[in-house]
Amino acid sequence: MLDSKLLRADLDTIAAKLAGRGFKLDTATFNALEDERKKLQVRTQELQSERNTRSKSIGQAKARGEDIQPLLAEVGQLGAKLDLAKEELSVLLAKIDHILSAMPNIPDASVPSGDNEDDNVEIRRWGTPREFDFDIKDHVDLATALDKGLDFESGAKLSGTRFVVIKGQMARLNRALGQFMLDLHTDNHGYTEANVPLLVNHDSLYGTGQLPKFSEDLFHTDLGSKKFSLIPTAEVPLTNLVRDEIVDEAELPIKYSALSSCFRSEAGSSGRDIRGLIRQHQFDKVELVQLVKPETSFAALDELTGHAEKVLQLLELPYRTVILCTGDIGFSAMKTFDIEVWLPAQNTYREISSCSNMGDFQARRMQARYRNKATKKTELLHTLNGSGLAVGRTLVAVLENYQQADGTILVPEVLKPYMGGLTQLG
RNA sequence: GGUGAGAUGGCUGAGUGGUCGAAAGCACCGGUCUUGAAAACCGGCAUGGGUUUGUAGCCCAUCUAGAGUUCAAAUCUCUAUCUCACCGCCA
Repeated sequence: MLDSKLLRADLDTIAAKLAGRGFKLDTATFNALEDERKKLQVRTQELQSERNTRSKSIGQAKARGEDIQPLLAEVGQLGAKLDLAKEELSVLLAKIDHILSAMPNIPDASVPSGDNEDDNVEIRRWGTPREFDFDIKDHVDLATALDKGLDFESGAKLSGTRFVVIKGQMARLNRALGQFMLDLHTDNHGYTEANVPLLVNHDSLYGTGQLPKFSEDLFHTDLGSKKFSLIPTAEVPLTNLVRDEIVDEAELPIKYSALSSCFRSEAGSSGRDIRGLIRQHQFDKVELVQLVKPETSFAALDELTGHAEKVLQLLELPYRTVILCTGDIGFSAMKTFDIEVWLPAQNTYREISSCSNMGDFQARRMQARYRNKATKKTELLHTLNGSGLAVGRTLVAVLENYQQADGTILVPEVLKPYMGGLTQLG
């Protein structure tokens, strides 16, 4: 959510910035609604004020033992007018709020402008893709050959398309990856481990920006009065930990990490990435979340991105980091770095992490604040998150990059402590 | 699932339908005192919004949330949510 005060003050500038990321803001409509709001709100508050004053004088008259009947008659009509004005105002405010809550964040000035992912800018590369002297296989063929370690048929039988059963050594490797990542972030990067609910309420989803606009990307449950949704990322529960909180400045930055399953309906991507583990309805991910003071958030983004990259460095998987352009950046983000891992079978880099600074966008929705010691005021936090990393896609990367001519897979050095003596799959 | 008790500011905790945005204490901030600190004493201290050049003033809202009764609701009624206790069920 953008700052409505800022919107009123500088609508055209903001509209121009949002246009750069492909969002059209109808400024004429917005201005008209805003003018009406101002009039209505002032009038409503005046009526309210008058009624309060009169009610108070009735109380005083009664205390003095005077006859209050004439006073009651006077206030009667006032109440009706007030109710009407309140009703009108709430309808109007709901309308404005609807527009506001569907508006994306403003990209930071350092974000390159562009229309889509083709305009993203590579900012660094790490590692050198390995040369293979044999015909390489993709992760599906590799895993299938290894005792059907990735069992897509069973996934389809149990649940449907985009579900998988991971078995045997492959399951062990998957678990090792998650454990390794979580240990790295908690032991070395200063994050507090959290085990979070996978089902969350709508308030939480609104807080991080999934609702109301992206409802169709989620899986929803509906048990009578209880409405939950499966989390699309642990960013939702982790970030919402500070919803409606005023935290002490001394506690900042707050850093959380969680290994969780994530659930996405992939509503808009039928036909895309159908093969393999790349795009599933359910996958594991280690998430990094930071809650920081506003002036430190961009430095925190660099730090957090570094934490995610460290995972790939330790796994010795080549990657590159790109900065998303204005046309490709996510709804709630001011600035985003994507980390893309090298996948030999696709002969390309594929997204494995997305690290974003949301500024105060989510914090405003959540009313997540801290007390500024210098100004003594409460101020909105800045929130950041990033994958550190998506476990399924990392599994793909390990399989494809560590494959041998005979179809076996070498276990990366850093994972060996987690593999119970196994140094090679197959 | 059943029964009962609750939900008040950063925290604890008062609050007969009418100057209650809310006592008191703690925490916090400032001051006096002190070589310094503590203690003591004095003072300050909620949030969101509107109006406005204004971090001034004035106004509105907020005592879990939503409806309702009333001229007037923290206070009365209903519903929901959550918390606690006991019973039942359960990994």
